[in-house]
Amino acid sequence: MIDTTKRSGGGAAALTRRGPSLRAVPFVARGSEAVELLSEAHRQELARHATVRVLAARTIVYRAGAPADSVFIVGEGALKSYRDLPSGRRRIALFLFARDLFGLAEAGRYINTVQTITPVRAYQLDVEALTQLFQRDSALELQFLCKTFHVLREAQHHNIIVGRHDAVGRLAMLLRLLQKQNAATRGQADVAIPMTKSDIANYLGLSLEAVVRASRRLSREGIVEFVGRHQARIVDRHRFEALVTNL
Amino acid sequence: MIDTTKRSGGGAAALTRRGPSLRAVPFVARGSEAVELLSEAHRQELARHATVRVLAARTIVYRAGAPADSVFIVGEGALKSYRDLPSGRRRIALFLFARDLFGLAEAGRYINTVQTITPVRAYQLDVEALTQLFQRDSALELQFLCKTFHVLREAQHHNIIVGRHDAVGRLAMLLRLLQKQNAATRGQADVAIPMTKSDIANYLGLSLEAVVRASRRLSREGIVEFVGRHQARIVDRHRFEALVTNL
DNA sequence: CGTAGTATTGAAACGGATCAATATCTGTGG
DNA sequence: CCACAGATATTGATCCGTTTCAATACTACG
Repeated sequence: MIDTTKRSGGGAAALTRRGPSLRAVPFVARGSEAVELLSEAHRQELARHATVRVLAARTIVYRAGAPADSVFIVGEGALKSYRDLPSGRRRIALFLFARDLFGLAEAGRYINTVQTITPVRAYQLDVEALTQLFQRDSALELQFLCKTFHVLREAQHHNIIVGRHDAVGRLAMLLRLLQKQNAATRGQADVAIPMTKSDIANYLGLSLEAVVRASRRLSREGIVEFVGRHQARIVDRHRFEALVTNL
Repeated sequence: MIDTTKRSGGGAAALTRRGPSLRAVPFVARGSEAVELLSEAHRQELARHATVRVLAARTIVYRAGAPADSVFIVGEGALKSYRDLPSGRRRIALFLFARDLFGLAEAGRYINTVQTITPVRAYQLDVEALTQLFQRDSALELQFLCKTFHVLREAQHHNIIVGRHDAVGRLAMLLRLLQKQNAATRGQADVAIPMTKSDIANYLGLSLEAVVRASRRLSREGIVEFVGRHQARIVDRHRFEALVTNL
C-alpha cells in the first residue's frame, strides 16, 4: 500500500500551489450557478493545516467504526464509501470525486469504510484544528455547511435512483452522474467509468448480472456504446435522457 | 387551513418558554450518547428570532421549487418531505419529527415539498437572519452543521432500507425507526404510526399492496400486532430484531 | 504465466408490480 | 347524529423483471 504523506506547507508540487477546494451549490441564490465556494484565502488557510496524502488504487483510507479524527477533501481521483452488511452484501453509499468532502463522523466514529478506486490525492484535515478554525472563521464554516447540504442532496438523489424499479433506468442515471462528473474534462457524450461493474451493482442495489444485462441492453439498443470496461459513449442522447427522466 | 402564526418573543405559551431545540449526535465523541445539542442560551437566542407556526394536519408548509427564505425546526408533530416524480409517482425522502430540522435549500429553492401529517408546531427561522447569527456565534453554527450530518446519516439509512429486496424487512426497519422515535414517550414495544400506509409505501419504495401484505404477514406470524391503523405493538421482539438486522 | 478477482451468459424460481373489484375509514355538511 | 363522498385500505389473480444458481470466459496484476 503506497501512501506518500507530506505536510502541504512545503511548497513541493503544483498540487500544493492550488490547495484544497470544495464544490457545492450556495445556500442562498446568487446570480450564477454552482461555483467555487472556497475563496483563495480560505484555500490557503486550509492548505496550511492540511496534510497531502497520495494513495494507490484500492487503498482503504479508513474503516467504518474507526475513531474519526480527520476529514478529507479529494484533490484528484475516485473513491467509494460503503458499508458491509451482516449478510455479506455491500452497499456503496457514495462515490467520491475531485473536490468532494468525506470523513463525516457520528459520535467520533466513521460510519462508512472509504476506499480508493483509482490512485488518489487527498487533503487530510484534523477535526480538532478544523473546529478551532471555524471559531475564528465563520464564513469558512458556512462553506462546510453548504458542502454538507450538497452531500445530503446527493444521498437523496441516490435514494431516487435506487427507488426505480427498472435496472436500465438506474444504470442510465448512474451514467448521467458520471457524465456530469467530468463534463468539463471530456466531451458531452464521453463517460469515464472508474469503478467496476460490481461496484456499480452495489451502488444501484442490483445484482452484478442485472448490471451486465442492463449494459448489454443499452448497447444493443444503440443508446450507449461501451469501449472497454471503463469507458462509455452516449450515442443516442435523446433516448438516453428519456430513460433518465422516465422516473 | 389553520395556520396560527405568532412572534415567539411575546411570552405567550409554555412552548415559548422552552423554545426550539435540535437533536443530533455530536461531531466528536463525548462521554454520553445522543444529547440535547442546543444550550439554553442558544435556544433562547433562536427563540428570539423564530416565528412559531401552528399548522393543521395535511397542510403544505412549502412546495418544491419555491424560493427558500426560511429553515424550520419541528416543535411537535410529524411531517413528510417528498418529491412528485414525472411519472406521477411520489417518493417520500424523509419523515420529520420533534426537534428535526428542515428547509435545507439548493440555490435558494426548496428541493422537496414538505407537508404536515399530524397537527404541527414549528419554529420558522429567516435564513438571512440565521446566517448573520452564525457570524456572531460559531458554536451555534457548529450545532447546525452537526444536525445536518444527522440528517445525512438518516438519508443513508434510508438508502439501506430501500436497498433491501424483501418487503417485510423494509417495513420492519421503518417500524424500528418509529419505535425509536418515541421510545421516551411510549413503551419499548409500542409504536405510533402517524402516517398512512400509502405514505409508508412511498417511503419504502413499495406499492401500497406490498405494504399491506407485509403488515399482514408480520401480524399473521405473531411478530407485530396492529391496533387500528396508527398503532402497532411489537410482540416477538427477538424475531422482530432478527428481521431488522437481516440485511 | 498463473491466479484471483471480474465479467458474461443461460435457465429456473421467486417476489413484487399491476390490474381489478370490494371494503373500510374519515371528515364534512345536512 | 347520520349520511355521503373521497380517500384509504384490503384481497385475489396474473404478469414481468430481477435474483439466484451454475458454468464458463476474461483480464489485470504480481
